[in-house]
Amino acid sequence: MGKGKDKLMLIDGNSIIYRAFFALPPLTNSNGLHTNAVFGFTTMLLKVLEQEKPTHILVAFDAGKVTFRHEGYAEYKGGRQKTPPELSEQFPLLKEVIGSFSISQFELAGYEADDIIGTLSRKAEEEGQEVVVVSGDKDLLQLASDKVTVLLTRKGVSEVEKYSPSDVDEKYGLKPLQIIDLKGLMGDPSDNIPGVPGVGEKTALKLLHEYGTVENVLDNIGNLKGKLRENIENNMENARMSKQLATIYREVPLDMTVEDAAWSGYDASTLAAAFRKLEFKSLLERLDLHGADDAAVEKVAKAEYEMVIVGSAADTWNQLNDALPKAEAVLVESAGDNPHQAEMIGLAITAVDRIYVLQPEQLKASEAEELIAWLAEPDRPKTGYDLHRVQLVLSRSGVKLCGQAFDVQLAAYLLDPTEADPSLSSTLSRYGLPTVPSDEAVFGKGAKFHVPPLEELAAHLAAKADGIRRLKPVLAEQLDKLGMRRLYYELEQPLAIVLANMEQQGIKCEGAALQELGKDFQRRIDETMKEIYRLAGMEFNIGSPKQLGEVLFEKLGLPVVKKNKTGYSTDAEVLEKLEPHHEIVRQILHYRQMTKLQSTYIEGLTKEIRPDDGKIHTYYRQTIAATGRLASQYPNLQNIPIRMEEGRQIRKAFVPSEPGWCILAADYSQIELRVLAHISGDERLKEAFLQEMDIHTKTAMDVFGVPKEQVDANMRRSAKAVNFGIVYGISDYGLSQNLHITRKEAAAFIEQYFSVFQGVRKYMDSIVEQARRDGYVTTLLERRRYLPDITASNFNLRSFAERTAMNTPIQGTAADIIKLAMVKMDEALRERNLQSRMLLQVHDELVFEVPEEEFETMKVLVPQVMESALELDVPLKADVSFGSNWYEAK
DNA sequence: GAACTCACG
DNA sequence: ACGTACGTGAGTTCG
Repeated sequence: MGKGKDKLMLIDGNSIIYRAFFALPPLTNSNGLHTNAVFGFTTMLLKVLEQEKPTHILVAFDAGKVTFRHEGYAEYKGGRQKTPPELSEQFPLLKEVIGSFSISQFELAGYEADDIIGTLSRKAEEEGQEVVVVSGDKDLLQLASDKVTVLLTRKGVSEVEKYSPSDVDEKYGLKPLQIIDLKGLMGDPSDNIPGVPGVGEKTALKLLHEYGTVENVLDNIGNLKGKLRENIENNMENARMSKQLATIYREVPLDMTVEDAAWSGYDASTLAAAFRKLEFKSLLERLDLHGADDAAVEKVAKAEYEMVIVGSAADTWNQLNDALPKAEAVLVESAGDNPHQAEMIGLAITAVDRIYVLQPEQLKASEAEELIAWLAEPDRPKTGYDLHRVQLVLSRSGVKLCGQAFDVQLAAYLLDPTEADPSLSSTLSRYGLPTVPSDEAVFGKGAKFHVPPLEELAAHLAAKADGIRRLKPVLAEQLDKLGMRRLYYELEQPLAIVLANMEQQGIKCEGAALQELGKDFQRRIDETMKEIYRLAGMEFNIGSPKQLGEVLFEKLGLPVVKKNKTGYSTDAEVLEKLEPHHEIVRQILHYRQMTKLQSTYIEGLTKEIRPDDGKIHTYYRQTIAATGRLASQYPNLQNIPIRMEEGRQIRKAFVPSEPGWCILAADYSQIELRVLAHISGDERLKEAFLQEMDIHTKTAMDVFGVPKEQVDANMRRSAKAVNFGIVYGISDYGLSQNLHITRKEAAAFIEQYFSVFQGVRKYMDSIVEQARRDGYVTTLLERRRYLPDITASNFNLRSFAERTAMNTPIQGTAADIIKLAMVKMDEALRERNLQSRMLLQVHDELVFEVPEEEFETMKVLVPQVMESALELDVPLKADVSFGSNWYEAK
């Protein structure tokens, strides 16, 4: 080292491989060797190499079982689960891969990777060199300084977050060294560091913001009170020791220097051999593009295509038109979140080794005729990214899109519906393909959004189109491999087109009806507001939870039921408990209800009525929900009020768009419990549906062991709550909250339920076990959701994952079924040449507008299609109703 | 932009 | 011992 631009990267090998192991689904090569952790580590490594471009690099590992920390505390890291063999066997592989990168690695008996990193970073820092530390463990934040940056992995290992001292301050309000004190107070169950019982992160931070260090907390123990003081007093020694255990030792006797970690890049052929051995195909492909130039680690893919800006030279239109028969990927870039409004920025079309880029105005040119015909031709298959959106954006320029054959966004969603960053740029890097700059980097975001000059814009669009083209075979192969071929090609891809058509059709909404209702709401808001001010004896902002809390709990002295991060909680659950104490509470509940209706629905929906057609055009997001459900945006038409009569009135504004037509609504009856009956195979539950019984009454009869006549309203209500709980992934705590009973009573209910519905219990146990074994759960149609937290040591994370394992196959299969019904319904309407239109989906309900002469047909057809969408061991049931508006269709 | 609250299935 | 029911979108307040 010595030159100013040198940069030392220190990687916490154990921490990263451990994280990678648990974050990635099990992965084996053809020899049955587990490789997921090595794969995760390697992708992370490639990412940080590219991002940071270090000149020196070293991976540190823990060595041996006993370290100097055990001298003072024999239980250190005790009670920790043994490293799973599937992970142990990957350590030698990883070390080989690191060797193939020509990267130094180091371990020293008696010390942990942390300590080696701490020592080397100190040495480098003393020489004034820049250091980057990479780990998954936030303890390492204690090393942050003006020379040392810490990169912590997020979301498994696929992303890293940079921490300078000011970032540490921003996140925790602490100086880097105080991270040690934090751990001293909190402890760390995974390392068996005790800390102080009852003190979690929040309490620890509060104490440290006040007192700064563990020692100072202990010195000022007199200022504390209650249980907290008692806990700390009884654990003073634990706190001191825990702090010591968490302190990284920065004076390890190393016989190596920073210069020994010098790195000048890897040899591509050596690395390729290692990847080939491990069968890292996607990484191999990425590597090949780096070519023979072994110094250039991060070189972006050498363009393998020629970019043609259409219109830039005389014959470019001819070139494009001649290339159309071989065109493959189409990219349409647009600005704005709402695709019904987004402005087109540009287009790119790939054809063999050329990529044609066009500006939106050029679609109006006479030469564009062939391109427009190609876009509209169903027999010309197109690959794209978010073709649903592309279809909407193009259609607003009068251009029709057909032949949607493959959508990389949709495919990537099916492969991992929980991926946080679905952008093309991120998807490319996830699948080990040459990356493209992020849209944010090119366009900026928020107020800084701008369209760059043509050359730059065209280069970006071409790169993205190229990325789409490269992703297609990779994703298509994955879909095949994971058994999602049919789910993709027969359900999701056709559905995307159905959705776009529904959205373009829109639903008519009477602005005048909303305004009338709004006047009524406003009157009641004004009255209630006055009454609240009178009862409070002052005027304040009722909409501010902070001010409301002060009035209720300080001025009026009502009992505090629940607190949240920022102070008193004032949510509906709290207010309902406070209702008997003061008249003001009822008024506040009413005020909340009315203002919600006024702002979200009256005002919100009014803004979304398009003046040209008097309709609302929502946008269904097909790639958002982790379970496979749709989500509705701009506006959300899946949460229009129905439970309370006042809000339900809103539905009167939703009317047919043609005179003499009516609204038809059809909803699945108890679809989730029917799905549960099917997948669990529980005989009692199946029987209940075969007998067409009221399911909650039937549950009450079975759980309470009484005949039908003896089931009272209360018993039915309890049974209903238990049924909900079952679908959500039951916990005694959740049920007790819902029914306002004790946890014990809730647990007894659940036990009673399971003793009757033994098949359901078996299913719940086996699905959780399956999730642990495979790392994911699936729906009937093989939709998949990974649950990395299912093996977490953190109770909360693990419990959440377990409930999710129980719920996702149920909610997801229900989503599969209604999606199937939608695709079939669309076909049925076409086949029969019906004029009726499918307008909305609300998870278990479909809404249509129907001309009078089709009433009778639709009344039969809709439930028939819905009920036969998928054959289960129990019948599916759909109820239909008609009305002159959505309110009447009930 | 995060936190809180609340509308729906 | 831990402290949440599952899945969403959107409006308001406030730092």
